[in-house]
Amino acid sequence: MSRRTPAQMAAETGLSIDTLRYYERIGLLDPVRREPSGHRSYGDAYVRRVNFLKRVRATGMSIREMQHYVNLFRDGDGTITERREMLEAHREAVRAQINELHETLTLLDTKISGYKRQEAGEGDDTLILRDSTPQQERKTS
Amino acid sequence: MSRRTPAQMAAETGLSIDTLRYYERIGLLDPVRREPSGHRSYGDAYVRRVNFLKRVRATGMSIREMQHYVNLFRDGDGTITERREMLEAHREAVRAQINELHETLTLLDTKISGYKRQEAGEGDDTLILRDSTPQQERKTS
DNA sequence: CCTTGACCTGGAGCGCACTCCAGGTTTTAT
DNA sequence: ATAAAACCTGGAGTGCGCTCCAGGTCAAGG
Repeated sequence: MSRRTPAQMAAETGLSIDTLRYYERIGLLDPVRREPSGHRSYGDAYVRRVNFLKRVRATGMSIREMQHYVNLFRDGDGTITERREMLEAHREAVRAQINELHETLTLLDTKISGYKRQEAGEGDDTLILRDSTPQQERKTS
Repeated sequence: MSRRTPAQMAAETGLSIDTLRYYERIGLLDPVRREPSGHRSYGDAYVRRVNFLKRVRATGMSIREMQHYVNLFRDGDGTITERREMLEAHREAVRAQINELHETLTLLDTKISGYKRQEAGEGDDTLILRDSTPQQERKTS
């Protein structure tokens, strides 16, 4: 498929029609080609651009940074170095996020198995007089 | 250090004083102990709690979900299963994020090396007669 | 035709997660 | 004793990234 209506574009990219229009308004997408009626018609390049934007957005790049990048893009080959540097900076940010996520993963694993142990050990506790099991400190969240 | 002023707490946890107060207001932190003056005094348990909150927050859990979790916590042992399920759900979300980030990482690598090739290939297009001596790196031991 | 639904524009509104402010009290330093 | 710094409260304000709305045009089906 080469040309798409707004609804088709939305379905294909996962962005809402409103968001597509919003991205165009703020310059993340170039002005979209129109039918004689004035209705938008999106070409393949727009799908690729949107997919790229979605990726960097989903990994924490702000709209403002994306605008900067897209502006560099529009300014042509003289900006290639700066673009590369931007992507390298973002790559570092992504790596940092991955590290943070991995650490959180092990934290979650620890807590989950802690809870599992508690669930296993407490099959019959209502009304049981439990002798001096040392009171766990609360708030060990 | 066992008790901290708001400023110390902020320094230690990396959250601003305002955010700490905000977290208390919305119930993410229990009412903090006060000095006779009315000034807050944070104990160690608060540091641990804040560190936990920071982690899950930084990995995409919303304030509302954190409130839910903390409420379960306050409601005691009967909520352990639900808490475990929440953490398991979050763990899945974290795994999904890691996957997304890895994919983005390879995308960025691809684009970056594309740019590098372009930068290398275009050493002589703007009227510059540059003789291409590759820059030798000097080792300073 | 006529209805229904997709689309158009400019601008307002929203939820989130803080962040700041005014106006006051308490603590600390000189 | 006094000035400055730290803290208090309730509430307003902010920036982000959309999302929705009113009021209108355009197009496809019966």
